Amino acid sequence: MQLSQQLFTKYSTGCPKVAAFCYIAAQLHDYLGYMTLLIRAEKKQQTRQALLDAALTLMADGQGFSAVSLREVTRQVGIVPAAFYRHFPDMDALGLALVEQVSSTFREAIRLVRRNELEQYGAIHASVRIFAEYVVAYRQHFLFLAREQYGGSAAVRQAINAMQRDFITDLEADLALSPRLSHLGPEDYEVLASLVVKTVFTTLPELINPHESDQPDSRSPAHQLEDKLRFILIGAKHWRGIKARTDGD
Amino acid sequence: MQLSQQLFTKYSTGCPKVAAFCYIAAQLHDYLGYMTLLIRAEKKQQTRQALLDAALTLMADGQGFSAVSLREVTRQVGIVPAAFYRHFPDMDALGLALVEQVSSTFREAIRLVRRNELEQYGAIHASVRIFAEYVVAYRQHFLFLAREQYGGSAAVRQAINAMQRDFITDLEADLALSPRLSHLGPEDYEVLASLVVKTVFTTLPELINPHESDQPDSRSPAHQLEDKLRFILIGAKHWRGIKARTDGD
DNA sequence: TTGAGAAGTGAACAAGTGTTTACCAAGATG
DNA sequence: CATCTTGGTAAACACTTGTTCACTTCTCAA
Repeated sequence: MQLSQQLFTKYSTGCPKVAAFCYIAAQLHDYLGYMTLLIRAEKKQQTRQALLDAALTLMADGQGFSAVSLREVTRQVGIVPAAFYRHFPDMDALGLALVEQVSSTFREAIRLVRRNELEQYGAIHASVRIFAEYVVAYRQHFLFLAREQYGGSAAVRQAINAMQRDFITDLEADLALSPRLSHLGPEDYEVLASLVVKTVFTTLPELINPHESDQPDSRSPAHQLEDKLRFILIGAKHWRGIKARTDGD
Repeated sequence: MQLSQQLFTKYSTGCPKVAAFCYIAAQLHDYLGYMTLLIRAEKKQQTRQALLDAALTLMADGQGFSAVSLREVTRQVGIVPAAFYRHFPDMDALGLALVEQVSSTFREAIRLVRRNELEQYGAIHASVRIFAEYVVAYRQHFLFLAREQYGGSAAVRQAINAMQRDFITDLEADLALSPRLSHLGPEDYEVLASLVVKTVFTTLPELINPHESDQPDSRSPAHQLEDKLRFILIGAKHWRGIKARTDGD
């Protein structure tokens, strides 16, 4: 809570009584969190964020995002239902804001992984480990992605699909730079990138709840994801071009 | 409607007036569908099926299964809400029945595809084409699978996951019989089967709505699925065993 | 033929929902 | 200082939801 410190030093210069009061107020601010002594814009954005977080939490232990009601969200935040409309016109709008936010944490995860040269087979292990750790750290965000990519509100679904396509395009460009895959054609890159991204997306639920879909004798979800990516990349390495093959059919 | 014929021949022997009436009644039965002249068990099962179909339809152009209300379903079928409880104790129970039904049409699709020797690379094209046609023919069923595999009711989700695991186990056994893949270990089969099944599952929405997530310049969803499976199987063919590789990390 | 049982009815119940309206207190601005 | 702006309040609105209960029919079997 550096804001309280800032307010404290700002207003406490001069009269010692004011200083004392400001100190107490700052403590109170620290205690109450966000309710007191905030400039309006800050406070508004904080309520907005609280709404987003509440929706995420309610969705996590519920029936999915479209089953979360406007009133539930406001109740969790501690404001009256009508106040919701000061921030979003709709629950769909909140959902879209959520997609935007979640997609940025996903991007951060990718940025972390990119340091480990995806092209090299040996790096898959480290990359998957990093990614899996990030997923459990932000499990609500990735749970939202996994659940709402198909089911639920059409607007949210399309937004997630668009985000997914962005990732595929990025990865496509990335794969095209790899010398190991220089024998592939442009369409091959697209299909390969799509396969990798969708494989990662389908593994999200298992990475989040390792226990839910457990066969006790099988490898951990992260290990399985590693192997899957290896299968795919080995296939890409030995890919001889689809033209010759489809002509043969 | 062979039932009407059956009833006609059963009751119309003797008096010609009765025969004439029975004929009209049989015609009426054919016209009204299921409302008239049905023995109880048959009629009950028909209402039950109507409830299942209604739920499927409402979910298809809506927010997913968990957003379909009990009252909506009964309204669509044309019965009163209370009558729902004569067939299912719950909407969740209806969902589970739906999973069972849908999973059997999925099994039928697999049965059709199995005739085309999945092991051989050349057969992928034909197999995918058959599967894709089956998917559009039963689009509501596969839409249900695609949407509810993650989001929505926990019971339905777990049922679909269990079904998916059955498919994976089956395919695992199938792959183990292929001479082309005899160099793989038992864990490899599991991972490979999981990768194939999940790849097919993720492609379902695109196979159903080929327009929705369209990049105009890219290949058709069915073609993409073909190529993805080729990537995977080529990777499996050149797989040298994970032990050596993971030890190297 | 009569009586049990079950599918479907109709009305009522308490909750919960999204949205609107007038209002208030307090930060921002002149 | 006064004034506008704005995040939040309180109450009401018209609905929809799941569930219950006593009821009517009508089948099926004894």
